[in-house]
This record gives sequence, structure tokens and C-alpha cells, in this order.
Amino acid sequence: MERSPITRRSRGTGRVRIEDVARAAGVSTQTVSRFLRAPAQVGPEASARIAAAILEVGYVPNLVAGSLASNRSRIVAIIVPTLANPVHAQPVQGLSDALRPQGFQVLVGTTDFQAETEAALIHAFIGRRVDGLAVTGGSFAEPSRQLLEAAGTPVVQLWELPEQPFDMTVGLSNAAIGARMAAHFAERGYRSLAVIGHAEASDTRSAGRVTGYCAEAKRLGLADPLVLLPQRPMLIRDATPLLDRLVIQGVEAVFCTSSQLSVVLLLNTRRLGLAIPSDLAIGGIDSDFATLVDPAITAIRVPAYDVGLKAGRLLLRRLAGEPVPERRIDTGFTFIQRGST
Amino acid sequence: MERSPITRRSRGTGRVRIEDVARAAGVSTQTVSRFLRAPAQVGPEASARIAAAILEVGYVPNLVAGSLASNRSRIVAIIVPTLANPVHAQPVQGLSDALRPQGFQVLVGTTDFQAETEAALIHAFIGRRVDGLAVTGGSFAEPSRQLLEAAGTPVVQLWELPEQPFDMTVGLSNAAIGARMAAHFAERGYRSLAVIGHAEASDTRSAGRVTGYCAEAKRLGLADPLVLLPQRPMLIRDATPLLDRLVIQGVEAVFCTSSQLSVVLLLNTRRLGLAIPSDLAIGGIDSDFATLVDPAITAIRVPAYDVGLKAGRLLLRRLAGEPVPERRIDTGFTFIQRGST
DNA sequence: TGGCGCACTGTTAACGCTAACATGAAGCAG
DNA sequence: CTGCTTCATGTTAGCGTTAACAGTGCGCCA
Repeated sequence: MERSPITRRSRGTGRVRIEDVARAAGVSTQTVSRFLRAPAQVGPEASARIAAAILEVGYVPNLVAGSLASNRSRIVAIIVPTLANPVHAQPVQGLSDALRPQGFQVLVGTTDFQAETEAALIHAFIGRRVDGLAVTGGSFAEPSRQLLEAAGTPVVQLWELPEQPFDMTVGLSNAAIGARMAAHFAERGYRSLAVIGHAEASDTRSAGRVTGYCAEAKRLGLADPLVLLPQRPMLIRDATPLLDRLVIQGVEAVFCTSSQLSVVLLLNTRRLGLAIPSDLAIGGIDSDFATLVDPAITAIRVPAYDVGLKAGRLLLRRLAGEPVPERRIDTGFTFIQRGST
Repeated sequence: MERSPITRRSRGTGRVRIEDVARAAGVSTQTVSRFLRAPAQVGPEASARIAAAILEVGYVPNLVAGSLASNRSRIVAIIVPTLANPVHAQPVQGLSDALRPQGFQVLVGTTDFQAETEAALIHAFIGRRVDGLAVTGGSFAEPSRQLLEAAGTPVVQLWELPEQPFDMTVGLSNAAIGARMAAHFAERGYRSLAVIGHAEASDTRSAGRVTGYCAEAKRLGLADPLVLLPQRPMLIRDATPLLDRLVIQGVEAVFCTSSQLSVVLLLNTRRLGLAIPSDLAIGGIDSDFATLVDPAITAIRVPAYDVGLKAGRLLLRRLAGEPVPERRIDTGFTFIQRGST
């Protein structure tokens, strides 16, 4: 069985390689590689010739090959439920801004709130050998945990502050948000409180806010707040019955745990002839529209951009091999008093 | 110069490789590779043993190595100005949804409207050997064009409809949007029109809408609309002087070229005692809040999600080697009449 | 003057996968 | 039974880079 000598078709991509640069500059490929990754290690004449050669031949380094050889991809992935909601899109922006200066790129995956999609994304991202991963929410399924542990990929959870994070976490306390609003209402002299949350059990964020709000009301000696949990997302026509209910119950101040809710509510008070805040005080979560309505809405601003930014910085520190003393970062939140309370 | 035999430290990552699966299943690595990429080519017994072996040894394919060998990364990149604005975040979601089922991942880059950042991102993405690229807006700088042409990467431009796209494009005509609103106003009997746009020259979107609006007004024999181009982004306190101006000039209907603008304007009409639409009709661009105000705002909905989705499908067709007859896709837009006109 | 360290550059062998080609067995028409 | 095709699988040689190691030459100090 004689084998014919190399007649095999070349697999080359025809693109400029590091070798072409090396030849044009009269150095070895390794020197070119060093020039790109650690310029300080390369002498001035060689640097000048390499820089010229790169422009001359039009070289764009193949980062895929580099990743394979170095076992570092310089890619960080982020998993969010959806990009349609700015509260989830902003952390992606923050992460991207933190990482870009260091030459990292961001892979995004959206789950549409499906746990199995999240698991599939984690699998795919580990396959891509991402250097780090940011995941919205607090809990992964067991196979994902094992996968991540086996891969040793640094992971940051976003928005949650579990006592024992899986690896690292950046978030804030929703209970503290609720408590802060309750304390504000108490301070302003409102005695009869209510809160409108979200019925879906998976929305732990809203649930935490409701819990913190009620706990603080109790601690301050107020009556138990009226807790309303509409089933559906809030629409404009749902506002009137809700408001009726609040008025009938003699509620003086209401906290809406989502940003849209407070705006919808406020826009509908006028129809019922309610004066804000004298007949009813409204507190909510901040958004662009909280300041557009009249009166502007007292609100708590959650630092969505910061969550991503700080997650990115945490990952960078870890990837640089620096110690990360604080594996659990509380971003806090901002309370903004406006006319509605 | 005798060289000592292999004492070199292994560079292996210690992770499970395709070879481990092959050994456990009693087949060659190539068969495992085929099982993963083209299962139909692998016999049933071998398939069963490979599937079992993968679970047994906990194999996660290294897609970086695969990309290098096959020269296909199964990554598509998208460049947007910012993710803070839903109109730009939505196409990312659409692209992601179109590509995920086919095993593609999405790399996002944000430019913050800086041309040089865009160029740097394009360079980095080509270095990553992305299989396709979606870019917001119509024009790249010359070095980027050359880079993209040399790399042969399929490119979709988003939001624009140039006569001669660089490669492919998915967008809509802003002039048509303006014209549609002008036609609507004319049809409803409004004779004295105005438009509030955006002064920044880089905002070609707003400029196109203004142009189309005025052209259609002229075509319909109406007087030239009053064109207002506020310098700053619209704040609540800017609304009153603008409204004053509209009233003084006897304007009957105004078109706001951005979504927030129309809401701000409408929310401020009440203070001035203006009745909508009898004293002033307001048309705008759709957003969540267009239906929350009273009256709800007649608006044009731009299909941001669809722009990304269709861009993704276009790229997929191209990457599958299918012919792409329509390199220029007009997504159109939706006109929604509500109470404000 | 010799020895040592430092700065710079070069050589070799992976990294983990897949394209291209090869092989062998089975099917099948003539 | 021959020659041809098809199917399933194996073998070989990269893909383009970087880690690890090996010089080489120079300056500096004892």
C-alpha cells in the first residue's frame, strides 16, 4: 500500500498569518507574538520593524488559535432573562464597559426565563472556554453547578446576595428596599400602608421587597400593610379597581414594587379625583418616567448598570490572579424623594 | 548540542478531551467528532456507545479547538451604540433568538456612539473569526471596510436602507415614517402641522423622519410644517416653552420623532389647559408608555426586535451557503391610531 | 578577567479538534 | 461473480497560535 506523497489539498485559509509578519520583519513568530501580547519584552528596533510589517501585510491576529494555545479566551459570558427589559440589558452594558478596556469581549445569552435554556447556555459557554461567567439570579440546576465547578470558571451571580454564593455575587437586598420605603412612609406620617407586588412566585425580587416592607412596618409599630398581588402584568385598565380598593381600605401610602406599576397607578388617580400625595402617597422603583409624571414619583433607584460594572471588575481581578477579598458585593440603592409622597 | 528527551512540562489542561470519549466508546476520535456534528453519519451501535461514553467521562467539546480546525466559529457579533436604550437592545435579542437554535452564540459590542470604538470592535471581532457581523447604522470607516472585505465576513447593517448596501441590510425608511404621519394628519383634517425632531446631525434617523414628513406635507398641498429641533434631550421643563410656541403659531397637529418626546409633551398639555386632540393633536413613536397616558398616543411602531431577528435569518441563510436573493430587507413599520389624533 | 544576571530572541512541541483522504464491508445491477 | 456505489469508520496532517525552554550577547561587578 504505497501512499502517494503529499497531494492533499491545503486547509490554509489564505489569510495573513503571524508567520507572514515574522518573515516581513525578519524575526521569529514568537517575537511577533510577544510584540502583540507583551510589547515591553521586545527590543525597540524589532518592535518598529514588526509594527511596520503588521501594517504592510495587513495582519489581524487569529484569536481563536491564540485561545487554543494559551487556554485563555478573553471572552466573558453573561446570561440574562431578556434584553427587552432595560433592568437586564443595563448590566450587560456595565459588564461590557468594564471588560472592553482589558481586551475582553462579551458573549450574551438570553434565557427568556427558561431554566433549561440557561443550562444549555452554560454548557455552550463552557465549551467556548469562556474566562468568566455572569449569571442573572441565584440558583443553577445541579448539572450546571457540576459543570462550572469542573471547568473552574469564575462565576458572578447578579442581583442576589445569598449568604453562601456559588462563587462570587453582586447584588442588593430587596428586603432592604422594601424596608427603606416603609421607613420613609412612617417618617412622613403615613400610618395606613399598602404594597402592590407581583404574584408570580418566581419573582423573588418583588417577594423580597414585599417581605422587607411588611417587616419594617411591623417593627415601626404600624398596622400590617395591605398586600396586593395582581396576577397579570399591570395594564392600564387594571389600575382603577386597584385604586378603588386602596381608597375603600383607607390606605394612605402605597409602595409599588415595579417601576411601571407606580406610573400606571399615578396616571389613573386623576380620573378618580385623587390628589397626590394628600389623598394617596405613591412610592415606586425609579425609571425614566418617574420624573415625567406630575407629581414626580418618589422612588428607589436600583443600580442596574453598576451591577454589571462591578461584576466585570470582580471577574477582572480574579482573572488577573489577584485575591478577591469580597466575594459578596452589596451595591446598595438610592432613595429619591419626589412629589408623590 | 544534545537535546535531553522530553522533560518538557505538559501543557494539557487536564480536562476531558474527545480522545477520552473515543477510548471509552472504542471508536476513533473522528467518529466521536462526527457523532457531535453530523449524527446521521454514525451507525446506531457506535452512536449509543458514544452517547454513553460522553456522559460517563463528562465531556464538553472544546469549541475553540473546533473553530480553529474547521475555520468556523459559530459566533455572530453585533455592534450597537448602547444597550441602555431598548431600541438598540431589542435587535440583539432578536438576533440571539434567531441564532441560538442553530447553535450560534452572540458577541455584543457597544460603541457609545464612538466611531473609533466601532472600528476597534470590528478589528477584534474579525480577530475572533466571527462567522457574521451585524452593525447598527450605515457607514463604516475605510479601514473597517477593507478589513471586512479581506476577511469575507458576511455583514448586515441594521436600521438603514442604503441603495447600495455594503453587503446586506435590514431596516426601514425613516422618510416613509414621517410621510405616513403627515398623511395621517392630513386625512384627519389637520392643516397646520409641526414636527419636533432632534438637532444632532448624527441622528440621521430623526432627520430622515423630519424630511419625509415635510415632503409629504408639501405633496399634499399643506403649508410647510413648523420644524423644531431642540438642542438637548427633551426634559420635562422643556415641554412648556415648546407647547407655548406651538399654540402661538396655531399648530393643529405635531409629530414627535422620538418616543419619549410625545409622552413628555402630552403630559404637559394639561397644565396649559390644552385639550387633546381638539386643541392639539400629537403623534409619536410607540413605546410602552404611549398607551399609559390619557389619551393614548397615536404612534408608529418600529419593529426593533424584528430588525435583529431578520438580520439573524439573513446571516443564517448566507452561512448555510444558500443564495440570499434579497440583500436589502425593508421591515416596514406599524401605524397605530389612538386617542391623541 | 571571569562569572553572573539580564534583556532579548529563537526553537520545538503542543493546544484539541476537524478536513481530507483511505479503507473495508455490504449492497446491487448486469 | 465482477465492478461499482454506498455506508461506516479509520488515519494523517494540519488549523495558527503560544508555553516552555534554550540560547546569545552585553554590561557590570568582584
